[in-house]
Amino acid sequence: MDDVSIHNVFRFFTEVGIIAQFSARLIEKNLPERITHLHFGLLGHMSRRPDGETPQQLAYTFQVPKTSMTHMIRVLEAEGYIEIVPNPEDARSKLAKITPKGGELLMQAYAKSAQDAATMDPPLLVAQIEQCLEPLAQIRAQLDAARDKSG
Amino acid sequence: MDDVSIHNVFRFFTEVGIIAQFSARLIEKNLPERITHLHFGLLGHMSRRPDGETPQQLAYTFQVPKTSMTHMIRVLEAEGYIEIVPNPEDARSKLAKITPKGGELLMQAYAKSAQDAATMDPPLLVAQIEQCLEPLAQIRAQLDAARDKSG
DNA sequence: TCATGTTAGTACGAATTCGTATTAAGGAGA
DNA sequence: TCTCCTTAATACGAATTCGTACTAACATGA
Repeated sequence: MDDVSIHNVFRFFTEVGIIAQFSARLIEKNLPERITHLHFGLLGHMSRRPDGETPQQLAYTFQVPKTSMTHMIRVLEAEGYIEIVPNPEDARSKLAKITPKGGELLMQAYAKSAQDAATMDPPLLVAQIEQCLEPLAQIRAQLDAARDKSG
Repeated sequence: MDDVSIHNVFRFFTEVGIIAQFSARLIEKNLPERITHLHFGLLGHMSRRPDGETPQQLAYTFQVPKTSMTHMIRVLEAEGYIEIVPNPEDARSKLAKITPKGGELLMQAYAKSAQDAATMDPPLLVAQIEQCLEPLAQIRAQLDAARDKSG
């Protein structure tokens, strides 16, 4: 890969890092104390899996260490946004499921953040965002594949 | 903003968040213990400002709390990657400047990460990355402007 | 079956993040 | 100059992250 491409890749990562930081703030502004954008992501993920998922699966999906996931799950459970039940298929394991209160939080935070995004000044550049969506999804998929191959 | 657009904005943030996490890992794999991608960003920033910058300025630029910046700067200084000198224009303040050792680290980490990026399997989608670069820069600039306006 | 290796989750501790309160210095007005 | 307000940085402590080591449960195979 030539120097110009490499430079562009780093610029890309820089822009993406800044935007990610901003979006984390946008959502966390509408979440309670102690609940972060990662918790929000967890709740969204669980809302699509009513049977629950194991901490292990969640740690892999969100690419955080197992011990970090243990802690995040505890916070969510302590606040009543999820419940943790034994895994009927493996006595070592557990299943984390979203509760109605967790679903409530998810909806509320989503709605408020959507409102914030929609009323931003200057307004969000939706055309550019939609223009990036497919390429970004491809890039992400490629990174996932590279990670799975090399660890 | 209609529901489809809002949904796309959230999808965009999700993709961006995952890619940012990945790029942080890519760079941190080539940094010493205790040095994170944020430190790397700090060094890169300082390398373009040989006169140094105050912790305050750095905290604003990188959008982290002042106290977090104090800590990051201490780590970099303890490892010899930056030096902290009094600010001749304000006795309350300080200037953080990159050292030759810091410049060395910056170059090495950049080179190794560039190598990793170039040899990824499957290969990085450079075309898509370059296609996103300008829209992302615009989106980021818009977010910066929105932040400056509302706090 | 039982010995052995593997896996899920956690206890623990060091390091980091960051909110609150404090200290020291700058600046503006009487 | 002398208050009084603001600002730069940090001390401190609570919460979070995550690496290492551990326990309990599964799985394999002789």
